[in-house]
Amino acid sequence: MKSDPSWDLYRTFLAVVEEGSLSGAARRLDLTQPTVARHIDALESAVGYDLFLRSQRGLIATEAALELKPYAETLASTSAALLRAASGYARTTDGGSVKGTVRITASEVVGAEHLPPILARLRQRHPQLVIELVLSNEVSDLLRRDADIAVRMVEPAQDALIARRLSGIGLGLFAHRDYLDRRGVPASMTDLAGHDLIGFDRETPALRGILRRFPVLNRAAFALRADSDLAQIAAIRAGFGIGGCQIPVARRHPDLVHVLAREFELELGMWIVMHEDLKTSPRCRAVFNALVEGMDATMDKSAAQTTGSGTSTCDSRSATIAPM
Amino acid sequence: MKSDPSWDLYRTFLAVVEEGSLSGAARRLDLTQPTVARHIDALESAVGYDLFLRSQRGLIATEAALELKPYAETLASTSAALLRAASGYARTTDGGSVKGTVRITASEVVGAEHLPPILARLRQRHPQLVIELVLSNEVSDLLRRDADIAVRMVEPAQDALIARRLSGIGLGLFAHRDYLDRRGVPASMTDLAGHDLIGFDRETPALRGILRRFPVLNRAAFALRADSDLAQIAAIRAGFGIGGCQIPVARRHPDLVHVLAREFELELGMWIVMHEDLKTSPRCRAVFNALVEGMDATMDKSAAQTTGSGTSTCDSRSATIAPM
DNA sequence: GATATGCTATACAGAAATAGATGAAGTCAG
DNA sequence: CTGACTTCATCTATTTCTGTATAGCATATC
Repeated sequence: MKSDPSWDLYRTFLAVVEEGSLSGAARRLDLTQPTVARHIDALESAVGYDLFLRSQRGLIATEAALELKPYAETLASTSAALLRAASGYARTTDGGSVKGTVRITASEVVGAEHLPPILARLRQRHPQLVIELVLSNEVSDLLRRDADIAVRMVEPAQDALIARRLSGIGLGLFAHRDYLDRRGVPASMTDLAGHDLIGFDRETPALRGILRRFPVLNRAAFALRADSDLAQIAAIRAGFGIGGCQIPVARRHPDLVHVLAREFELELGMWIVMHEDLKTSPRCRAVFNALVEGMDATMDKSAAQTTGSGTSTCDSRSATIAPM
Repeated sequence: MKSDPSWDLYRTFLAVVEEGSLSGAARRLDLTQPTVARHIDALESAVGYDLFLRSQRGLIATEAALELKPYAETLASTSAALLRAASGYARTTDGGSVKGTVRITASEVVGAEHLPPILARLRQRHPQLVIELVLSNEVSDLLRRDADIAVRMVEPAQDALIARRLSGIGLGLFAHRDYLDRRGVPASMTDLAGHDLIGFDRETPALRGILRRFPVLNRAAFALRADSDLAQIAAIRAGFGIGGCQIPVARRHPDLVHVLAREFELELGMWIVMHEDLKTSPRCRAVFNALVEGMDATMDKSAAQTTGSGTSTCDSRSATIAPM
């Protein structure tokens, strides 16, 4: 029985596909260019055909190579996750059991506005805990171990995930006081047509639902289009115009005014999600619980400020994880 | 930046955990025992602590090592899947595009009774196609690439899977003619209490539903308990007693008699499931379509024999895959 | 109690992979 | 057109890793 190719070849392969050259891959992997070339040669002879078209400008992946790329990506995610998991067991000097690395993914707004104080407190309590924070509005794949824990605005559909629903987060339209002084306060949704609107660039499935409820907010009406929610908020604060913003976030900026509060009302769900396998991991449990409590407190506080309702619904799809 | 450990270490690690010794892992991986020992040493120094307790009888994994094992398993599944995917692009001499390896998982009965003729025809049409068939009643993880295509009796709940529902398959109680001559034919479900029943050993979630509908068939009532469906069928054919069997399968054995056909009636759903990413792969599409058509034909034929109804419901949760 | 068999750990020679240096060829800016 | 830069391919010296052989130890068997 001929043995399989070395798994390291896959790592090199992925780097070459992504970098587009042997030299670039060598730099990334801290290898030399001839070594990378040998790895690719070995992989090609193992599969029996060419994976790249060589040129002087680099290597371009063939169709076959692109087909294999997702597998190599999974391998990379998984081995990174393995190392994170391993980091939780390092022998310790103080006896604290929450240590190692946890990778969290969240939306830009959540990661930039809500998480930092929560993570700061968490870190103070567990000085050996290392946090990796990935901000992206794309839903990353927990099953592929792209991250350990996710804070999401959509309900997770996959099995094998532990999800905990938090109280929803309100979305409203806001503008800077200066802008409204200058341009007037809109009295109805139709008034928005005469205003400078801040909105999205690329349409996502989540946005499509909002668009259906509020047709005024279509892409053509926007005076500023940005896919970065943080850029949108910054534009609102700069007095560019009227845009959507999470209510608790806007509340922190006293110059922002909530417009059409009754006419435009949306509540986004929020879930903390974790792979089921990780519930036995002390550090993941600690982070999970900290996120649940921290986000809940954030929501409650802002709910009390805005609507006066301090109740927090908190369902869990599977067994509750006892706080440590 | 210190570079990550070699991915090959993870492969060796998994082999050592599963084999329980350096020597055993070396045999499996076609390496030598000192090499395996060096790999483990390297991995342990990379993570910073011990992963195994050495003894004269072998190595036993620590708690930390067991935590890392699932990641290593995913790595192994994924790299095996990568190689299967790569096998589909081997340069060919005849120009046929359906070639390479496809891994199918199915239940014992389906794999042993229904699939072989379908696969035989498929192989005749595509001589360069290699089939790996894994028979197991446990639902293997398509997302983890344990297999490319699955024939299942439960509806897949996960996203990112293409599923196609086939007409259900009937389940009935059967016994050998000789047994019934000897012991009489039961006239009602309660009569079963006086018979030699063939049933399951370990209770699974799927069985629990059946048990709720037919409390007579509880575990204590069984004279023969076997988790292998094939063993159960063999026992029925040997005249041991009365047991459950898929109707189309029982129909092939003229000596088997359908008992309590009206009183005991069950229909199992059947799905052909594939990872969405594979729908662009010619060989996976070909196998998927062959399974859908083949199983549909099998069901229709038997349905015509048993109930006279030849209609086949065929829904697809996502876009239909055009036959090639 | 002696023997056989499994395991790990260690020492050393050889094989294999790697790094380094160089050459050739294409690309881009001036 | 020319020069600077980047790319891949090739050759050689060296480091690294692997395999072989051996020793030590515990357990099971007769």
